Amino acid sequence: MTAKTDMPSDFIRDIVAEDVRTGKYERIQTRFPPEPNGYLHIGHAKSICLNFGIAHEFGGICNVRMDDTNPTKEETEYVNSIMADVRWLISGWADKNIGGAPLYASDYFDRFYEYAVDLVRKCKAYVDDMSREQTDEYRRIGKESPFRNRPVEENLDLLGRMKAGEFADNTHTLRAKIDMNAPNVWLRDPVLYRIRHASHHRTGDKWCIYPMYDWAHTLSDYIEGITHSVCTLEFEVHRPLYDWILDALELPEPRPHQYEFARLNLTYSVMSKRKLIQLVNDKLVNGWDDPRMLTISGLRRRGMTASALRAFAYNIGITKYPSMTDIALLEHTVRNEFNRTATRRLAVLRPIKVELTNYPEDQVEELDAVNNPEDANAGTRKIPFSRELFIERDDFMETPPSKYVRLRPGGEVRLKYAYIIKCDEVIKDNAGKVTELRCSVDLESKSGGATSNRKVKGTIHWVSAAHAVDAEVRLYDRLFTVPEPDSASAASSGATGSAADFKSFINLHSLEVVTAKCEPSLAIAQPEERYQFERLGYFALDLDSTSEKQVWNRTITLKDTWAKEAKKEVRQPAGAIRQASYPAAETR
RNA sequence: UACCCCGUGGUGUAACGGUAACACAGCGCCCUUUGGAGGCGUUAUUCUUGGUUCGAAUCCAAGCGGGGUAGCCA
Repeated sequence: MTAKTDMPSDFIRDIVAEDVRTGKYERIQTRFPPEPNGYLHIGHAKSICLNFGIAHEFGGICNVRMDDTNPTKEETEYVNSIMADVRWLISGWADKNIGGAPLYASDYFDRFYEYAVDLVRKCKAYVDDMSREQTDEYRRIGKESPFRNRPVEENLDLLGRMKAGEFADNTHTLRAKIDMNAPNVWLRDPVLYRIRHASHHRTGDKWCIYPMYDWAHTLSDYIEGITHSVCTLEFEVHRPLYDWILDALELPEPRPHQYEFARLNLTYSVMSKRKLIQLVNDKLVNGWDDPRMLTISGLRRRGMTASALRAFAYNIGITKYPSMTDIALLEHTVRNEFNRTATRRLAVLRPIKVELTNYPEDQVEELDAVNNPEDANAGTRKIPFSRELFIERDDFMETPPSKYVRLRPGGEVRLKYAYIIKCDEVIKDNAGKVTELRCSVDLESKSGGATSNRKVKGTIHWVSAAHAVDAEVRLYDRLFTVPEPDSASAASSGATGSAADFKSFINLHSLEVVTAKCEPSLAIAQPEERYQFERLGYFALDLDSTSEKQVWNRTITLKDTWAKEAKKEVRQPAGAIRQASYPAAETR
């Protein structure tokens, strides 16, 4: 219900709306330009939702364009994953707004080169023979290259020979001729082309010179008729160069314009591609689509829906302030959607056996259970009830704290959709671990029964032992133990002198695997369905599931106010210093 | 260091010169056959100092703080 349904509004959409009002462009055209050198993450999702959102709201098109101008970094595998992620994210929302996809900057290499020749002819670019180091140094001190004033014909000749492969890597560059004393370093004769004798994932060995980002990106936008080129803040200082290129080439209007917004930062996570790839390569997670990763594929596998991700992107808004968003907002968005849509089922994660001593031995009852109390149309189902059950180990305590409302020795509890039971006997093994409970049933207390309205404090979930279906359940938790793994690592490495990095804050309990007891109707669950295991959380089938064995991922727990209460009780002893070990209970 | 951008409750955002609001998080109560959901209440905000104005979160200046850039990466 907190999901806003009105049109989003932010400073970029305001600009677009104004441009629409004044008729500046025939049609609004945006683009999402990933470099195919890694998987997309939730930060990209923010950008996708913005760019496709604008296209969708203003009747325009958003191109997905691979920014593949560096042959040494890019791979086709990434192109495929990127497209799969984009299509999944916009599916059922902006499917009609995607431009024939995917597009590739590399498809424009010929035109980029023609523009470069044109720029040279206009005396606005030159071939530089300086070394990398010299180029950097001269740029820092604002000194002009000795090759800056070569005649046009010589530049043309050298550029042609660069393209023909006459020179080795790093020996020559094509540079824009702008202003070596510009306060903005990106205007100090930036490099437009560099030599790379390397095979490109699409153009193969056709080229040995490759365009730099600014040249390729600006011209790609122009070629595609992009109107609003929206990127993140780090490109802000490139904007004057973006505009310079369009001006220098004297390209006719309408021209694209660049606007920048702040990238997404989330607590308890790292976002940069560089760090995500480390987690994968160091095997701290099981691949890019590990459900603990905030990659789009990881989130999808975990059970997140595209609509929830979109709602999240909407909720966080678009600004230029470099913010740190609380991961709780993401969690809230997911719970908010799933509470309304997820089908309820009973499952016991950590079973403990219960025998109902006064319940007939061979009797099986089929009890009615509602599929979704939030959705009157979801209907009901039957669940079997019998003498031997499983309940959650956490739902019994021998010596519970004061406010505990679940089962205790001599205490009563309601079995959801069934009877009130009383714990008469606790059976333990030699180690003192509770192995079984003997309980008596109030046989009149069933829904509709004589004492069905009897109030007991607690209601717990259960599964009939004889009918239970075993399934593997993967319980995920936050991947990091500290709110800001990046800053924390910086701080601690300074203090200890050791090279502690973000990886030292990995939550070692971020994955727990259990064998759960599930109610029988869960056996026919499908991968795209979302379930709430009552009182536990939201779960979705993992792609590791087989016809023999189901594997469930816990997408997110239910909110657990008892966990907070329990922690307060533990804190009671004054002065007890408990270095907050990662509070697993909080998210369990 | 230089240049650029940004500063609104704990967090994310809104207010577009005219009563500072919404969501998350927190806290309290009610309700509950999910300690879920829901309902009610509550805590808490315009970085500082000047200026312009009848009136400033909003415009201007300076300071302070934060972020970005200074690859032949994108």
